[in-house]
Amino acid sequence: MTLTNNTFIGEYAYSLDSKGRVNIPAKFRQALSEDNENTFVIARGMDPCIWVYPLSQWKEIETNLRSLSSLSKIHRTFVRNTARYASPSTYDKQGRITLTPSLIEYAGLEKDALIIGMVNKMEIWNPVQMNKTDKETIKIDPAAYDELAEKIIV
Amino acid sequence: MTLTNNTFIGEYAYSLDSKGRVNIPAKFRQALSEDNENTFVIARGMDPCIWVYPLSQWKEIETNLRSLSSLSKIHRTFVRNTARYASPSTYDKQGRITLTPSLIEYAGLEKDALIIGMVNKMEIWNPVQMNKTDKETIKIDPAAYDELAEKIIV
DNA sequence: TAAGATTATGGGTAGTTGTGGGTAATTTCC
DNA sequence: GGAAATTACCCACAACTACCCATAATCTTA
Repeated sequence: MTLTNNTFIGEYAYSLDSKGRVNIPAKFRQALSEDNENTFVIARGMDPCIWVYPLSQWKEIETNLRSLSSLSKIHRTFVRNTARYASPSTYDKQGRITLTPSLIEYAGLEKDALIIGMVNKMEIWNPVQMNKTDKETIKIDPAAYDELAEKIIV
Repeated sequence: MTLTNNTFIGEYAYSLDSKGRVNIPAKFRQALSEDNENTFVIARGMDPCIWVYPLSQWKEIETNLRSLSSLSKIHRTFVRNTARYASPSTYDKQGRITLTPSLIEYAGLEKDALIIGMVNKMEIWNPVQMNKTDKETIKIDPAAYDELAEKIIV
């Protein structure tokens, strides 16, 4: 069962092979609209993980990046950091994309890869790192979190 | 007799089979509007149970999640925690949905499954856990109910 | 009350999915 | 320009999942 186009939810445990390939969950592939041409854009996440965007979603981000003025130092830095490590990747007949060594290193990926649906994109984590980050989450301000939950959850 | 569309009330005792399937009460299935395509989305409940949304309800949550920017740490943590354990599940010819191992473990489900109508969604509980939670609930501060009284008329 | 329809539960099977490795095409570098 | 390395494409197999059918219990209706 596929939900809305280009929408990803759920968590999947896959493995990274010796060639730097990871499977994209079948459900996520099926959710991709035609105009993505079986292609994702992989980039550095804000957390130590890889962000994987459908091509069409990435194009929107590019448009938004264009609107940022290079006069602002923060803007320049942000655009640079975002664009710098991004790379398109088309999945093969078996549904796998190839990650770049730079991103593999950034996310600290080894054998295991945890793929998490983030609605408009997905994240690829080293499960060990994900655990560590999960534990830090407890430190998040509960009041702010509850407020969000009240707004979002039906 | 079916009440309003996508509205669930009542309690049902079912069983979880060896393949991780549970029956959705016939009344609940009949209450589903056509646009749900016989599909629910299962997710982690706030209590130790599984939340089961009609697809259309879940789509509203997704829309809300899309409005959050991953630049904010608390926002992306919230999106991750919400989307991560969610999974669409279409019921089969016999009216059963398949639960994910992760959610079965989270709710501590074994053989018995208690399905509870929660108006806009339903909950699946291990009956033992439900009992335990019931007892804790008695301790709720009466003042909290007084506060509620201002929001809802029963 | 009896026959028929619906519902809850169990299990079998064919098609899909994830993973490993092989080979040809392309790129890089001396 | 040619060798080495890298990348893209292909095939094969094992595990799993979605779909199908079967049966017993329950409810509906004439």
